[in-house]
Amino acid sequence: MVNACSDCAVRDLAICHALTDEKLSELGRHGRRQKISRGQTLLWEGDDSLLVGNVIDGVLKLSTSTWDGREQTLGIVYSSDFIGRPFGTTSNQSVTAMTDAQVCTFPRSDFDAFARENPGLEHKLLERTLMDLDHARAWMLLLGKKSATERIATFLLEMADRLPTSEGEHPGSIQFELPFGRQDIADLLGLTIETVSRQITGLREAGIVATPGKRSIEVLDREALEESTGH
Amino acid sequence: MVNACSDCAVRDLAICHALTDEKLSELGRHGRRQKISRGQTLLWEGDDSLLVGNVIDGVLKLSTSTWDGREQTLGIVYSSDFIGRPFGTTSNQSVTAMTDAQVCTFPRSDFDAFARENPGLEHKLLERTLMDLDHARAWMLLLGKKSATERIATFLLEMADRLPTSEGEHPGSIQFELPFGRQDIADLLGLTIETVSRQITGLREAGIVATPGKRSIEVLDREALEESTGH
DNA sequence: CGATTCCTTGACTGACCTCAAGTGCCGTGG
DNA sequence: CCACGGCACTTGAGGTCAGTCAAGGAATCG
Repeated sequence: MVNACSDCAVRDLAICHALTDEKLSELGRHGRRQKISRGQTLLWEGDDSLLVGNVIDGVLKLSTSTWDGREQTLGIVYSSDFIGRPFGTTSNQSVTAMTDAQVCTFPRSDFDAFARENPGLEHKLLERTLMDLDHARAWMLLLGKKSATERIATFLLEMADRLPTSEGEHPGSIQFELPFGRQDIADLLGLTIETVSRQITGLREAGIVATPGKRSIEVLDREALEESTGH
Repeated sequence: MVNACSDCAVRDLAICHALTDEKLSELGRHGRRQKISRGQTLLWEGDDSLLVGNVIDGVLKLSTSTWDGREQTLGIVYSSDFIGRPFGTTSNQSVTAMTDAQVCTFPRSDFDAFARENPGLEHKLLERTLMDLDHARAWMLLLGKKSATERIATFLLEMADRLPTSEGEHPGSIQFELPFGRQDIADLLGLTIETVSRQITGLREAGIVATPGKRSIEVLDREALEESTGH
């Protein structure tokens, strides 16, 4: 059998990039590829942290909720991102697939031990965690102080930067396909589905975006959108 | 001159704990002790990340704001906590002293280089960053989905756990002194000062807390407070 | 004893939520 | 080809929680 890691799709993007081929195959022996289908939850909030890993393909969300079911999305993870809570006993967030996805998981204890012996890997993980923290804190400003319009504008611009885009129908515009529906957007922005819908309608009526499909967004006036972010 | 680090008040609590005395004095040569007075800002949001360090004493806040001045507090740092953004070129948050404080700072580039050669230090930093991330994400739920009452209850319980407490006047109650005022609480919870004031009044009228002084809180009914957190 | 600063309280407003109905899209099956 | 149902999104009407604006206390300090 060929070493599954050496020809991994995210070999050079995930934290594994820090490892030599030799070390990589050592780590690989603890790993396991898993397919997750849309809607399926890989890790549950509050459970013991038994699993960590890399996203190979697909889009997943991190989320947490109140006792009465109000849900807040904490982050979106894409291919090559790291998931799970290393060096800790419990997981504080659920990880759920928003599209069909593929992940590469390790028992946490194995990963922890391996990471401690491979400073390069820990360093990659540290850099990634620092970026996640920056992002989470930027989102705190959004959730704490921004208006509904500002939240939507911030969200759309982030999506424009992170998702694959194509040219839109109108000259100079860009277009992309959201990997999730209105309810997901609402959970991410701390709004309700109706408010999200109304805000997008508002941006459409203002000529700032167009919505050629239910989940597709065409940014007609990026500058106006940037001015609407509030930051 | 005595090595300033070896008898540092946070020697065994800050990330420096990972270092041998020898390594510590090596790092110490790059460090500089600084006094910061209440209200003074050590790092500004958007500036180049030139400085990182440890808090020796005092309470500081991390914050960010919108173009029109709405401010969101992103975190509170206490003695032995780490501040600044290593391994990155810009700082995304301001660091401001809420009480008179003392910090020990390093030029970021020096610290980065030193950390890369000392995996134990990087590991400590990683664990700390992971905890900060957990905390930031817990706060996202608060900011995105919790009511004003729930936010105040969550806040007071966190303070009860992190601040030095004493026995209250009433039997079985605990008491502590907040290191900051109502406006600071409002900025932290994504509320206004008036709402904070009204909520605390509400808790007092419900017999859940007492307020023996402007900034002191006595928790009379911890259980009721916990039931009010929403999580 | 002003003057300042911080906290509290009150009356009103408004942004977003809630509840409810309506619309468009798409796949299925007659 | 069209009828149907299901689902996600949109739209509307009304309510509510927290924000805004304004005034009034209480503590602190020269």
